[in-house]
Formats: sequence, C-alpha cells, structure tokens
Amino acid sequence: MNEKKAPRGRPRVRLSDVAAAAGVHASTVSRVLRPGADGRVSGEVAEKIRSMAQKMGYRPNSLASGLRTNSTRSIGLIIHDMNDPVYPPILSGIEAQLAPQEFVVLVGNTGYDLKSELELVDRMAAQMVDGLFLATTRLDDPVVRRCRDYAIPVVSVLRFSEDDFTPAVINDCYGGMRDLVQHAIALGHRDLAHIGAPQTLSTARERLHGYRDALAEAGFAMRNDRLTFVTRMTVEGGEQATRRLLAEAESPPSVLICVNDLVALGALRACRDVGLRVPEDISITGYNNIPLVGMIDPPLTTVKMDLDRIGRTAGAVMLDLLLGKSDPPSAKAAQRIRRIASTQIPRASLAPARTG
Amino acid sequence: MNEKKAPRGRPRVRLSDVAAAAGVHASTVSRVLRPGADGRVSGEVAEKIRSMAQKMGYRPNSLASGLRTNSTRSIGLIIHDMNDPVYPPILSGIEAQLAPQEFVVLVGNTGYDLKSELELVDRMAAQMVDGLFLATTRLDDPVVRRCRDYAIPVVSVLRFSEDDFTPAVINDCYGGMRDLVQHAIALGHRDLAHIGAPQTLSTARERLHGYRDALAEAGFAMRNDRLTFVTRMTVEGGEQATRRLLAEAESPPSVLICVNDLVALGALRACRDVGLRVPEDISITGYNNIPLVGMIDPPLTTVKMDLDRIGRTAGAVMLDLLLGKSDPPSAKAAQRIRRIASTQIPRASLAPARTG
DNA sequence: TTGTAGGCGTTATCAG
DNA sequence: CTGATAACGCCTACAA
Repeated sequence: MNEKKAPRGRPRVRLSDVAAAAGVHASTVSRVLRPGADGRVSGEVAEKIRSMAQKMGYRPNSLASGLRTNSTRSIGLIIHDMNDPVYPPILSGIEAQLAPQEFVVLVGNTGYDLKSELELVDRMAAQMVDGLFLATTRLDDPVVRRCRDYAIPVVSVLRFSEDDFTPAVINDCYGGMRDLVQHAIALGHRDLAHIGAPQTLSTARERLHGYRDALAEAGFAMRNDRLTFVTRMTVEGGEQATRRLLAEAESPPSVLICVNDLVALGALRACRDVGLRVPEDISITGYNNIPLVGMIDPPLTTVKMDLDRIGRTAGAVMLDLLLGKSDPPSAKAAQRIRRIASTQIPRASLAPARTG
Repeated sequence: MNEKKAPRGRPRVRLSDVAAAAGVHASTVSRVLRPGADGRVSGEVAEKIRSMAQKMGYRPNSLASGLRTNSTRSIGLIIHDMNDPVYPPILSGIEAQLAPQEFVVLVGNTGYDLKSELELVDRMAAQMVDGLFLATTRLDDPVVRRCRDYAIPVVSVLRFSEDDFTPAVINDCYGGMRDLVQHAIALGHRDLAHIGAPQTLSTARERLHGYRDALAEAGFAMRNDRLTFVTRMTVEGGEQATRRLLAEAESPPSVLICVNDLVALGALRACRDVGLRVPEDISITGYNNIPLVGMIDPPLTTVKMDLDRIGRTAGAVMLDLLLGKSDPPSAKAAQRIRRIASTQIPRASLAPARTG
C-alpha cells in the first residue's frame, strides 16, 4: 500500500497549485515569487499569492526553473583531498560568500588523480553547475582547458594557471616565503636548505622563487646540494626527502625551509631519526599553519595564509563573473590574479643560528 | 559581438542533435545511452549512436532528465563545520562510495546554527537532492522532522536521532569510552573526572555512559564534583570547563577524561596554566585522534574512530535506501543503527597513576 | 526494434 | 497588470 516511488506525504506543491488556489494564472505567481521579474503585479494580488504560497508550503523546484533559465544556483569546488587542512577554511569562505545568494556548493575530491579530476568536471558539468572553483590548478592544466571547452566559468583558488583568462585568488606565496627566509637570515643562518615540491604547481614555484630571491638579496648562492623536492606534500614525502638530503650532504644545513607544514613535520621526524635536535642542531620551518602545529614539540615556525579570506574573495570573484557585474576577466589582466597576504608565525622550531 | 549569456563555443549538444546526426529518433538515442532502458536496440544502430554521441561530445543534461525521472543524482551532506577534522574523512568515505554510481555531493556548513541548518535543508530540498546525510543530528531533531515532512531520505552520520525510522551510522562511542576508562583504571587511577558535552548529542551521551559504566564496574561512584560540561567542543570550551573544575575542587583529579581531542587540548592548556604537569601530575585523554595530536607535547592518548568506514557505510546505506534494495528501514529496527568499532591509541598523556 | 506524443515544473514572450 | 502559450532537454508509455 506504499508505492516505492511515492513515500508518505502528499505530493510536492507546484506553482500551478498555488495559482489555482489563489485564483490566478501560474505565470502571475511566478512573477510574484521571483524578485527580478519584469512585469509588476498589483499589491493586492501579490499579497494574496504570497500568503497562499506560504500556507501551502510551496517550495520552488530549482530543477525546473534551472532548465528554463540555464542556471542551477549550484557551483562546484574541486580539491585534491578535504583531509588536507588547507581546504576546509576555503570551503567555509566560499560558502559564506555564496549562501546569501542562495547558491549551493558541490564538493569533489580528486584523490590527487588527474583522471578522476576530469571525471569530476564531467559529472559537475552534467549537473549543470553555474561555475567551478578549482583548487587543483596546474600551471598548464588540461582541466582548465576542459572547462573552457565546456564554457564553464572557472575561478582558480590557491593556485593559478598560466593562461590569460582564468581568474585566480591565491596566497602571496612568493612574498610569504621571502619574508620568512629573510627572517631566518636575520637570525644568523647562513647555510639554508629548501625542500620544495613539483614546479608544476604555482604555489611550489612561488615559494621556491621567494626562497631564491631572499638568498640572492643576502648574497648567498642557491646550492644544488641544499635543494631537494618531494613528489607529494605529505609527512611521508617530507621524511623521505629530508633523509635523502641529509644522507647526500657532508654536514646538515643549519635550517630546513620546507614547502609546507606536513613536509616540515616529516623533516622533523627524519632529523630526529638521525639524532639531530630541533632547533638546537637544526631549525625547521613550514608553511600553512595547519591546526595544532603550534602545539607540537617544538612548536613549528610557519606562515599563515588567510584561507577564509581567500575563499571569500574567490566567492566574490565568482559572483562577479556569473552576475556579470564586470567585464570579461581577460579585459583586465592586471586584476586576474589576486594575491592575499600572509602572516609570519614565529615559533620555537626556528632558533637563532649557532655561532661556532 | 559576444552576448553575455552565450560565451564562446557552440551551444551544448543535445540528445536530439545526436539523434539527427545518427538518422534516428531521440527516443532511440535515449534508450541506447541509458543502461536500464526497457526496449532493446539493435547492435548496429546502438554502435552508430554511441560513436556519434562520442564524436559530438554529447553530455547528458541531468537537469532535464532529473525533471523527468525525479532524481538528480545529487546528495546533500550537512555538517557543522568542515574545519572540525572529523568531517573530512567522512566526506571522503561518502564520496568514495557514491562516485561510482555517478552521484555528486553537496556540502553545507551550518556554523553550529540551527537556523542556517534549516535553511540549508530548504536550499538542498529546492535543489531536489535525492537524499541527505545529516551529521548534525540531535536526539530530538527538528531538522530530521523537516526532512521527513519533505519526504527526503535521511541517513544520520556520527550521531543518531531517537525515532524509529532514521537510519544512522555511528562510531561506537559507548564501547570506545568504556574501554578507555577501563584502561585508565587498570593503570591505577582512582580519582577520575570527566569533561562532557551537552547531552542532546548522542555521542556525548554515549561517551558519558561508557565512562559511568566503566566506573561502576570498578566499584567507583560518579561524583558530581568530578563532572562538568562544555557548551561547545572546542579548545576554548575545554579550557574554560577545566579551569572551572579545577577551581571548584579541593584537589585535582588524577586523570581527566575529555569528551574529545579539542576539549582535551583545552584541558591541557588549563592544567599547564595552573602549574600542573601532564602527565606527571595529571593525565589527560581525548577522543577522535585528530591529526597531529600524536605529535604534540605530550602525545595525546585518545580513541580513533574509523571515519572513512563510517562514511563508506553511510554511503552504502543511502544507496540501499535510494535504489530500494531493502525494505523500509523501520521494518528492521535492529539494523537501523550501525555501530563502527573504534581503536584505542595509547600515548604518553595517560600515564600510570602516582602511588602515594 | 523503432517512432510518436505527451509531459516533468518553471519562465519568457507575446497578447489582451 | 494579467493570461495564454511555448519551450527548456529528456524520458516513457504506447503505437507501429
């Protein structure tokens, strides 16, 4: 007595039901309930319709309206892995910005796999998202190209792509890293090393450049034996890279500038394993200020990105794009990439260099 | 020369376009491209259609099909705050389970606000989600009732609601806490205290019950001055509650059993502030094993939930519900709530009791 | 095995 | 100011 397709409860109230109950035509109801409608409606009728809709519990079907208007009020967010603590604040920021406009966010984790990344774009395209936030952007990115093929508006977050049209909101990794390294040098460090990440990512590249330039300004060369790269920015990756670097060098550097916090934690572990004390024997720095890195032993010196603000800004850029309040992005290349400043977080893992 | 509504690129290929190109009717194409179609199609025609669709880059419009079939292949996930590290693994687990079925997940953060929680449900209902995962469930929950009004299938995650119909997949908080407390008692602790959370949450209640029963089994009473509650499970909340508990007691307890890790971190801070050493003067335990709690000083003894498995199981339950492979949930009340076992993570913050 | 017709709920356009 | 009509892209009886 209970059909599978029709659970309990009366069927959903439609626009036409409200119209019938109010004694008007459906199109009139549509005009009343949709703010941006063209034709005006008499206050009396409008009032009646509104109260009737309320009473009947009418809720618009955005599927149907989306079919007609070509807009679903939904936006996709593609990230590698929500377990990486940089992403949640970005999601919050984006949501905070979009929710007032009644947008909804669709989240997809790629698991660092390009194939599923492309599949996700397809799935989201099928869902007819109005736009897409990509936090996975490479400097040269097939995913970005596919979105362009599909004519889906894209805002790149945290990373940027090297083209002339994809707007991006990123942390100022270059400046953040440069400041950090200058600080380390000011503390007396002369023998620095960097554990970087693949240069296909804008963040990794910018950080390396910041490191390089800070060194150059101080008159230091960037030595090859003081530079290594992880393949993935994880604790394990950092551990392996550090082990490699320490094994190949005659003596350890006085400070390890790591591309991010997870890598720094791996570095910390690797240093301990070979008997180096942190920060007495070697200093370590990270980047991101992920939760709890201030409570580990020793508290990690790092750089804090304003992720919430990056998310909000990205949301605002997207709204601009969709609601067409601005010219096409390519028209103002100067503003295509917005850099959000970061903050130094000095802690005990970076200590003054030993003199001796 | 570039209309705002039609960016670059040709318009999207429709089913009928493929049909025209293949020289057949749209309905035939639909039958070929949809696996579960009724009428069969000759292999020859099917092959031609498939290759044509491929060549033309046809991508189905799930808005249109959803309007027809009453299914959007999208599912909502409502959580309080993605920044709480328990949620990301759940999202991953859910996604891993649903992605192969071409479902997509819509995420909403409530910010711990009931009003936005209800708004989120409305917005997701408007998006015509096929189902909803609620990780915000209270024992008696207006949100659950609203979903029922709307006839939206719900699977509760991490928490359960006290009704006879909402399926839930949760961590076995009762067993996990009971084991932990038994362990503390085995280490010689006699004067235990608990920092709990509001009893409107099933997790908080189950943990308190586990604590109580472990005490009872050992023949200890649950003293009121050794029990306090946070209003929110945050570091700040834990710090305040601990400060209160310590201030009101004549002497500190020998171990603080905290409702979760964040609260435990707050407790740690509060203990340090009043000059107590951990674990020499007082032991502390958490729950959740959030990232890095094993690297802080001292490493936190805690209980690890299998969040990924909880997410996957919830996904499976949802698929069951939607694809109707099982009876309505109420029919098998025994299986309505699935408990996923947790694992003890012993670390240095829980030390043997001082003798004397 | 394939085509035809009608409709899912909404909105845009045109009349009145 | 309001009503009628068609269309958005797809699916599904039913007919051929």
